[in-house]
Amino acid sequence: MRLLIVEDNVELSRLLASGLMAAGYESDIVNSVAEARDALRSVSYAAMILDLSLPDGDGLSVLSELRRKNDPLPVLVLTARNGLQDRVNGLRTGADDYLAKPFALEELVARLEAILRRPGQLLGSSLKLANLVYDTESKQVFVDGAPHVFSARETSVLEILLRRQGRVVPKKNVEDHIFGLSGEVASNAVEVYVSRLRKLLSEHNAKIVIHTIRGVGYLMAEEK
Amino acid sequence: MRLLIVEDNVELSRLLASGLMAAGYESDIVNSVAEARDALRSVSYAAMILDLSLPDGDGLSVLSELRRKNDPLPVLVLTARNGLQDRVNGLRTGADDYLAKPFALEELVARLEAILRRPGQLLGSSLKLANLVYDTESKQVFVDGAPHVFSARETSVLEILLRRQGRVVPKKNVEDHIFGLSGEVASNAVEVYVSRLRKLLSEHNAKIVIHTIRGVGYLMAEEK
DNA sequence: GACCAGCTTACGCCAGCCTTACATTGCTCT
DNA sequence: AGAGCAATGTAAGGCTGGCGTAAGCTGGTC
Repeated sequence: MRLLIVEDNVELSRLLASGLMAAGYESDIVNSVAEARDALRSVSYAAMILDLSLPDGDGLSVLSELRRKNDPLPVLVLTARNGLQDRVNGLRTGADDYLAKPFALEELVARLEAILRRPGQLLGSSLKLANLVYDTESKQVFVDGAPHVFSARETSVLEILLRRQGRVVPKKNVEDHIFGLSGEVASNAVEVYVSRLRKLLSEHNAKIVIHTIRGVGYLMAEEK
Repeated sequence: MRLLIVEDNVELSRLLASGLMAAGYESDIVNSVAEARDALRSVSYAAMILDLSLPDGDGLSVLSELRRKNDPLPVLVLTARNGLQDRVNGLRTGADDYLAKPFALEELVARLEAILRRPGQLLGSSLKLANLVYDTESKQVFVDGAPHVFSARETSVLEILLRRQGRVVPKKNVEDHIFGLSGEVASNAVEVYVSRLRKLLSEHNAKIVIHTIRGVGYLMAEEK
């Protein structure tokens, strides 16, 4: 699952990213309002962690822009301001939660996961399809109850296809989900991972097929 | 919108209910774990405000029961305990937010609305006709809820006719929509794709017909 | 019945996709 | 540190199915 961290303090953002990685999340870091806008336009994130004081403007403007577009992206606001009015403003603008600095990394992770667990269900309940169960917390795959561990990339592809099972997932979305902002990929990596995932699923007798929709993307469904 | 307040302090619960009514929400008040369970079983609420210390048990048990049943009901936990560990526990159990007493009514409303704001948007903008739904984002077609995948060209024709259902679409418009500006087509491609689309729609039992208007174009409508 | 617009089927071509192989990187265990 | 190993991204070659074209057919119109 990929997050966007908007924070101009380099030290803090690195700390966040590494803490979140330990908790099993990938993240992209940007340092300004402008970069945040770009990132949000090009990649689909599971959530955003947003600092309010940024060099080129107020983080809340990014948030209010999102909400004006009816984008339900979970947003956790991070700030030094901790007045009641600040908190109320943040939440009214559409923040899903509000955390004042300084904070414990543990609490940030807990609050983040609480956000992700809400309707929209990015986290929490496991995902199921046919005889396969994928636990979103431990990132473990079970086929007929037997546990398997796939590599990070394979899991990532499985997850996004599983979340949108029965629906077509554009190839570009898969690519963004796997690689985020970290340099565009100059190869057929997505195809390779889909291929590897197909092989894995079949080896483990999962009753699942990944259909290819030429020129569009992929569709995961139960094998009939 | 109706809320469930689970709180044994009568004074506080009344205060909450009146404050929420002022903000435009109806609410039911219950005082115990047992009553909460009954209420949840018989009524469908928009959200629950849950106090943890109740006369007959821990409010968290109500919450964990809900989540075990994959019920995504938004829950705002309310409590006097405010240790980091308490908050983390509450959020991990599946609370959407956690508010420590004492709190300002204004903040509770703001947090509640932050929780309620997210739409469970499963599909992008979609076009409908008879028993067919077309999702413009994933470019997927559903007939009686069953997903189908058409090729790029077929989808393209379907989309323009669907967007102007009930109206005649000049053949030239269809051609432009399919091929854009990229060089004119020196054949009867439009006719070919309309033909293929008709075949597909009928194969999938879509209750839709494409009428031909000689010398003009096509008209898509519900089959009577 | 002659004409004409549109319908349908067949077919070769090629972009897009699949798969395999391989070099590189980063991690683990000794 | 170094060996061993797994995972990752790239490249290359083969394959497939969607594509546009053309040709023969249908049915409505004058």
